[in-house]
Amino acid sequence: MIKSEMPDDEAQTSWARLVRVSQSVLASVEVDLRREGFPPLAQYDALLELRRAGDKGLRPFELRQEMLLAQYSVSRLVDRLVKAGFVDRHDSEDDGRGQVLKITSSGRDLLEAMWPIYGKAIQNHFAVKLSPTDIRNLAHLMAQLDTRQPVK
Amino acid sequence: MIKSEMPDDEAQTSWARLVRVSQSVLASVEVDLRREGFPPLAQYDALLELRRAGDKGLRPFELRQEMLLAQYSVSRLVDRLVKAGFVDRHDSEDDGRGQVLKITSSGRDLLEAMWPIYGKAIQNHFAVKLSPTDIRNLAHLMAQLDTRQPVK
DNA sequence: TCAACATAGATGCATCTGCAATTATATTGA
DNA sequence: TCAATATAATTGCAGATGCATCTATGTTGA
Repeated sequence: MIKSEMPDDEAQTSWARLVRVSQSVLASVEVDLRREGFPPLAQYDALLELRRAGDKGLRPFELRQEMLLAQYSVSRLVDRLVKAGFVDRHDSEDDGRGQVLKITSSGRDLLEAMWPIYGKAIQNHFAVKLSPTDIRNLAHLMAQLDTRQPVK
Repeated sequence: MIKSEMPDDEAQTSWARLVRVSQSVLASVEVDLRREGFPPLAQYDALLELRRAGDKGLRPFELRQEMLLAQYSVSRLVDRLVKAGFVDRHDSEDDGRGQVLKITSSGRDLLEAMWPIYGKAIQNHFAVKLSPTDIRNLAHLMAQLDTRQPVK
């Protein structure tokens, strides 16, 4: 309960930069995607997870855990994906409360269409500014920060 | 124009983690602040910059450059701060198009009231998960990513 | 077995955000 | 000097987000 609980200057600087820079870089990537008429990154990410999950699909709460999003965010994200035809949603047979989500072929098409633009954006706004070692270190640092306890 | 422009697997992983984890950690911190009835982090950040700027204040576009935000985001952020009485806004004498922003004493009070909660949140969701070396490395990596070319 | 509690998911409402367009002043160059 | 262009900042509108709450099903233990 003493000041040992407070972050020191180094931690404050590091934190402030993480917040600003990651948000700024992310915004740049989103702009590149939008300029080409593509949906936001979150949709791409969700579709990626669903493609990865294969035939058995994913439950919305599993998607939520993977994406570290709030429950209502996933609910609405999935709504949009279903409405756009990129995802199939049907009731779970094991769990009466739940659903199962699967990517459609149209969803797969979107992933393929977006990747050239998205990959280029990652390259331009992110990868090109870091050495291979930096990139690996950053991945490691993020893994340490990830305690997999999504908000709410 | 060949595939050298595309990020490799390491870069993709690193990027994906950066996006998800930084957003997730940030959300956790925001939740802590809201739970105590405080305004969002962006307001705190803006006030910090204005306090740092001292008596001469800051122009909105300078604030924008510091915070790496879009222009309209700053415009509205400042609106809220002014309306809440945390910031004074008056026309610039040098530049007829512009304004000068200064933190009020009420704004300073907010910073002081928020810091115990905010600092603790940074500590709990961020600093505690990283070693001092990690923290320094992360700060350095973020500085490399920061080319200070705000979106739009 | 059934009341208490936990989990899955959706949604109304207020707020916030992004985009594009707008107003207004400043700067530049033929 | 003044038309063309650039910069500072705001705003209408549509869509996205956060919070709290709600419905429905599942699980647990006396």
